[in-house]
Amino acid sequence: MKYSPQKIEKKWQAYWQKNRINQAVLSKDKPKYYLLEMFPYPSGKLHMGHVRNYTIGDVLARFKKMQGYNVLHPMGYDAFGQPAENAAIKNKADPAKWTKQCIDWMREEMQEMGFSYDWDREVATYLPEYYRWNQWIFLKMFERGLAYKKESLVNWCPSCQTTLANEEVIDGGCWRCHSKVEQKDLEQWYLKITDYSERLLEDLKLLKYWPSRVVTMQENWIGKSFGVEIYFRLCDKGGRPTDRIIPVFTTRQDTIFGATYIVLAPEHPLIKEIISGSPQENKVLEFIEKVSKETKTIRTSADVKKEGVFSGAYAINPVNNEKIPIWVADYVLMEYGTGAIMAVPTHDQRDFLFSKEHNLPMRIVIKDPRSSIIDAREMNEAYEGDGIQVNSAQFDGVHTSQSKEKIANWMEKEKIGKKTVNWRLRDWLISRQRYWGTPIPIIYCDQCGIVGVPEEDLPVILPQKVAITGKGGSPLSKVDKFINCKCPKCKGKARRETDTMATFFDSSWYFLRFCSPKYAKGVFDKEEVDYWMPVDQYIGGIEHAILHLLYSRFFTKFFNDLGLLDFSKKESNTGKDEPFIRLLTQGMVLKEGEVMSKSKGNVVDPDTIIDKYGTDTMRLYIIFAAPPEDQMDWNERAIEGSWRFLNRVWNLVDNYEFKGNVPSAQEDKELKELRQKTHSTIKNVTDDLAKDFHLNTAISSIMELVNAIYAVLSKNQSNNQIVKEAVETVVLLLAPFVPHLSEEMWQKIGRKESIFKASWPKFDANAIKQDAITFIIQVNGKVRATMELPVDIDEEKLKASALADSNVAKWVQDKMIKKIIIVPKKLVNIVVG
RNA sequence: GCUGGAGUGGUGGAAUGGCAUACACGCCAGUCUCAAAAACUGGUGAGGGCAACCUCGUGAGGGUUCAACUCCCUCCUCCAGCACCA
Repeated sequence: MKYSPQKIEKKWQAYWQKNRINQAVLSKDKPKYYLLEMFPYPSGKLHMGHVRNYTIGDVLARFKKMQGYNVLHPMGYDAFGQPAENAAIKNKADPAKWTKQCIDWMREEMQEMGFSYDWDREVATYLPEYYRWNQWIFLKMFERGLAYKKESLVNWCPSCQTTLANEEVIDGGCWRCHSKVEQKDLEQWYLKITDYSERLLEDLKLLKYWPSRVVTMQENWIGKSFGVEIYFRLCDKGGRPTDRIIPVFTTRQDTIFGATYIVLAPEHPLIKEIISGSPQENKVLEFIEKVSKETKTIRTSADVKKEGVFSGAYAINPVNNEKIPIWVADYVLMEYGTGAIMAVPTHDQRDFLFSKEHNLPMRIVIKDPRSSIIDAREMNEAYEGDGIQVNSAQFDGVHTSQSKEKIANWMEKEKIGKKTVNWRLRDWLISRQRYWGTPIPIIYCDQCGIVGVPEEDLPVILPQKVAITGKGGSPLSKVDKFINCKCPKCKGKARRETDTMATFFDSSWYFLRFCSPKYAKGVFDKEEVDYWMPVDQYIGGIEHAILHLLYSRFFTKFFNDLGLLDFSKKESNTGKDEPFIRLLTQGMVLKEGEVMSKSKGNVVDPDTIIDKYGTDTMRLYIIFAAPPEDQMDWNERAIEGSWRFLNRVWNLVDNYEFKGNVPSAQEDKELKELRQKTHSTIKNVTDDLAKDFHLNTAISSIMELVNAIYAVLSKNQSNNQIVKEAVETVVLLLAPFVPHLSEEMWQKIGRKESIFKASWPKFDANAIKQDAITFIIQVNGKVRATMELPVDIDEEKLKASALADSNVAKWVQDKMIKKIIIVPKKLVNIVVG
């Protein structure tokens, strides 16, 4: 009978559905395993990236299930967001209907691929039963001051007509539509993720099973730096010192004696005061006006010339009482540190360029050990390395390695500075002027101010049939019925917040909701979360290395603070509130070295592959073609190899009968080797799946075993226990990869139950043991012979055998044997001189 | 610039101190066929040799070692993330 995947696959998909084979139920007598793939945005069609992500996950989920774990493997949809809204603008469609339709299509596709999801646990973030808990979480944060409103300059995407988080600005463009991002002054909702900076950084140490690059990326993003806040005194209009302080942050307090001017960010609040009435006033105002019009892209691109103006005011360098000018320049950022810096042109390249441009004074205070330059005028660039302090009063002669600490301590003692820690991480901007998102549950009352919606009034339902034009701010701001409401406190007339939440909010806790997706009494059922969490294995794209994973960690820590979860008693050893034990970031799927995209017209549609080869072949190929973490190139021809292999396996089961009641002659060398191969394959495949995600080499090993079975069969030894064991092993080992075909073959060889009720094979250590080993014989490190010898041969005999080989003898000849190195069970190296 | 990762046959890739190129794609030859496809069998890093074998070979150069794709140093190239963070 021919292998016809389409028939087989439909049949088993129906069987799994009917027998609820993938249902996960809390059960304390089995070890749990929570395997999660990042849930998709419901665009309506799966692309190869999804297929790869979910296939990798499915292989591991099915493997763990066969190993006897109670596996939770859920799927859902990150269903709010702009594509639905854009579709609504374009086609005048209803985003809810559009989204539901897309979800239905995607669910069907995923079922066609045979993924082992527990469909009873499906969640979709656009449903009120999900987003009410977004609102609940927001209110908990609001109560604790972690959600707050603030007017500030925000990133504004003119095309999407909405604000963007810093994290959503990529190379100065909108992360979604790539339009140039502008700056706009708006009142916005923020989450105070910065309160968690220290914990988010510290707990990265617990994530031993995360790829190091993801940990590093998060470390850099959080960006902790140690330094000193130094207090410069402001001078009055006549140039005399006052008691007003300008604090500046530096990590290079060792260069303070070389600070020859101060630079303020153009947005610095002090500027207006110090320039008023001075001759420079207009020039400075003009400059600030000019900078404010510039987008962040222009302002922060490294190759642009640094621009600035003198403010007319002066300050006092507290270490030497020098009067130094105060400048305003675009290269200083208001968001970082204090928005003011001390400029040390000799030891900071940016300051160096700026001072050359504007002819500002400079002085060397750190001596470059490899250079003889002592005059700053001779420098071609700033020296940013370590060295000996010069021109630094009592610190002259001290090396940077000690002076940093000494100067910091001295400043604290003199009360002219304070050791400070600075973070790069900013608070998270979450409000969006969009329709298709969770309404922020806030009410504005003229009497009571900003009031949270009471818990019992949740959810605040997103109104339907709203005109979505894509222009002029939030669509909700035009829905009077939605806006007008009563103040929960004073019952007077009030207005609702019309902004919605960024969708990253929705995805920051969905993994917790999966534990009890239908729970109505709270955000999640504590008992279920206590059992299933943390996620044992999380799989998704590297593009989420920072945002999604950082936000999820933040939310989990917040839930811990609320007393809703605590993982510290778990064996996972990832602390009390880290959500993901292991992380696998799968690589992208490319076509001829390029990203698949509609615009390039090189998209491979999974459906056409299924039509041609069936889903098992597609799954096998996508796993076999490259290691999961690497990018893989989709090769239309190479998939034939996977198809051919599955046919070979199918024919094996189809053409031969493996009754297994014919005992084998143990002394038969071929059969003995086959048994050895069978068991070493079990070991290899199990290790590859359990330890390092070497899924591609797991397949290679199984292919080798199949080749070995064919080799034995070609010698006409079809019907005996050893061959039967080998074939059964192949079927079992293939089950996680090609579940449909494996089920079919499992029945074919006489089994009645689902193969996923069978247990994963265990290898017999005795069977792997070899009597004889092929020893490598080297002379001076070069292979000159190989010889089959008993494993337990003693060293003298081994040496003698090696030297007896004619080719070895030729190379040793009459030369002096210096020594003979023996690596047990592997090789002999004869060193001659 | 900083941080992280990678560089191996014609191609995807394997080997983490011990036979470099497992497994697969492609290609070549053969079997079957009127023919083709499919399937099956064999071959396939480069160079030399009738052969046994020999030399070279994992981005470049150096080093450690009996032995290096693997460890160390210098450099080159590519990819990714961050980037005026004081």
